Amino acid sequence: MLWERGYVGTSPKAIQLAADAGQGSMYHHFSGKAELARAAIERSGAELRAAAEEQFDNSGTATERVARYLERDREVLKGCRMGRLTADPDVMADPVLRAPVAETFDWLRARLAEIIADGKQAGEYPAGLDAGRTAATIAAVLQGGYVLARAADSEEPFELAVQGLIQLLEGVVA
Amino acid sequence: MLWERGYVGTSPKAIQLAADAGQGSMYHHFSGKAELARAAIERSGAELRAAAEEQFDNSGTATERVARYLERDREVLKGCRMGRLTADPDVMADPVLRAPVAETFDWLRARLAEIIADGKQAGEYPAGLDAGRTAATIAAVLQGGYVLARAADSEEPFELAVQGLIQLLEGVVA
DNA sequence: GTCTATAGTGCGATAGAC
DNA sequence: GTCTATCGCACTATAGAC
Repeated sequence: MLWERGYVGTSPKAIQLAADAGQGSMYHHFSGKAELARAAIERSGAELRAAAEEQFDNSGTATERVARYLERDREVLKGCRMGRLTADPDVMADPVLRAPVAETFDWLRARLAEIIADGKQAGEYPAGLDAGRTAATIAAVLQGGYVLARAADSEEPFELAVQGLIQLLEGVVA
Repeated sequence: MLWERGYVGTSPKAIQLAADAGQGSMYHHFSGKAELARAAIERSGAELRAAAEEQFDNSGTATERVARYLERDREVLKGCRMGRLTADPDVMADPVLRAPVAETFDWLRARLAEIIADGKQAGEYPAGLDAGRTAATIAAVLQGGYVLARAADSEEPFELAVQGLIQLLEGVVA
């Protein structure tokens, strides 16, 4: 529900209905809306890391590994569960809610940087290519692709952006 | 206010306070919240195009023109006025509100594609580089850069992503 | 064209019985 | 642990006087 409607747009009442739980029941287990969101965000973060790690296995070239991650089946038009939260001022204002979002993206960029470094070591990319910068670019293309796709109400811009990035990565082959 | 709090998070009442206008006064000129948002979104779209066009002048190489656009002064941590709206389900669900968002990004991608095509013609990029794909990648890096920066509460990931993209564009020089 | 008053709804949370 | 009742508030909009 956070994914579709965001923090502001999701009410505890709606959560109770969806979970078929009573008012008192929910407030017995969670102190309130923020606590509910914290649990959901942390769980989403863990799931996203696990899903990414599946595509990051060591088979193939670095570009292939990145492409496999970017091109895996995604519900593009629904946007990114984590990225979406950065638009929510109430989430960004609360350190407890923002922390798992920050950590997820930090982890992703670090993981992508490792893959780029692998590619450099294998001679796939020139030694001058900055792994940290390139990793940030890859993560940004993914997040931005979601934004463009939602704006257009079409998956096409997402796919174009991903293909364009892959073409650039292939083009810098040492 | 749409920029900071989004559509759901912005109340007509708050707009009246900020504009120092009365309740009746506002409803006399605008039919309601959606109409108010439509006016604001369309104006933002026009402003963003004008601002982009300033950096898109013909001086320099294609990469320089793209870099000038990406590196211009931006309030990175506030996010993109247009991109932010794609996270708002009420905006995306209303064709009247979504249309100016879609048009702004369509225009941007088309304009960037022209610049890439110029670069190909000038021999700056290989003939095989797809202008439409590359344009989508550039727009995505910009939007995704905002997302990463807000998640980290730091402009650094935005700058890394932009620099990484520029490095890739320089790397594919024909 | 602008004002004040008010409607009707849903929000997030608490109280206290069972 | 779960229930129902209720609180106080903000939301979006309308009504009707001036």
